[in-house]
Amino acid sequence: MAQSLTISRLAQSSGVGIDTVRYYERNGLLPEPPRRASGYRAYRDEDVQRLRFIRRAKQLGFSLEEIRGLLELSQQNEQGVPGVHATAAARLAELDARIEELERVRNGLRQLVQACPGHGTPHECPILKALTAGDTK
Amino acid sequence: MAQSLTISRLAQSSGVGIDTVRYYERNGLLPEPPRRASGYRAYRDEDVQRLRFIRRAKQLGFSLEEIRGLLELSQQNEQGVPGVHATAAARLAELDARIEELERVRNGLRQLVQACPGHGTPHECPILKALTAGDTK
DNA sequence: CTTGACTCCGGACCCCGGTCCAGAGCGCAC
DNA sequence: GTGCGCTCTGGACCGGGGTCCGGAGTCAAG
Repeated sequence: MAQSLTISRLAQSSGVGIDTVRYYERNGLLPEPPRRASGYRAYRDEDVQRLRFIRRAKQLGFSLEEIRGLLELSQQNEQGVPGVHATAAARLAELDARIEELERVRNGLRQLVQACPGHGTPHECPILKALTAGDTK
Repeated sequence: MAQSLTISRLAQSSGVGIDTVRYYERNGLLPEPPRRASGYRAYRDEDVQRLRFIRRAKQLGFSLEEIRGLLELSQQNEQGVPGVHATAAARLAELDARIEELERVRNGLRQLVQACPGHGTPHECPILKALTAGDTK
């Protein structure tokens, strides 16, 4: 049944904004849809699928650039799968690195917060002392 | 005796760019320095300290906004320390939340990467299957 | 046939933390 | 005194991922 959707219905059923749909189109994540006589974009159900794909990939931390790649790869049979795996593995590695980095920072900060009693003079505050320390560079 | 530094010497000895120094000034992180007759900014050693403070705070993940607050607090004796502690604790909490979020994402992605053999048809690829799944919203 | 909701388009604007630019004016060594 | 390099200023631009705007055209219910 659903033969063609307006942009607002597409946006609504895939959980993004209208402007975002057009933005994705401009950026090659969504193909240019056929138009009605009026110029209105006419979408089909597979476009909903595609937008959901994008949404899920974003949740997994892929950039729009990467997602564009994944979408292309997903349409090349067999040839595409190794690329998908590689993209995901690369993203995973970045994520690991990012988490490790944040953990280092967090641990440093936690030390300071725990060491600081929350009162007293600035000179006794371990947080300020750490920020004011003399060396570096 | 270092009496006054040009902006490039300040930038150099504190490890940031010249444009960044002016940017910080515009944004209230660095006080407006006195000027020579020529209009050149004349910095003192304490400005180097202040820039280093900013640099270290950035490394701990504070935003420039937060750093501005920390700098102000660090100059209010006693009254300031509770605020510093609170700012740091808030930052720590955000960091914890951010790390937890990234770990969730990473674990999900890792499952998928491990489950995908890296070859075969798109329909068998767990990564693509996860992205294409039917529900949501 | 009118009215209100929808759509079209190009372009501006948002956040953040800078970075770069042009044109004009200094500072200093030779 | 000349030349090179430094500094001044306001403003434009970067990236990422959108979001918003205004004016004009369209669709459909009543």
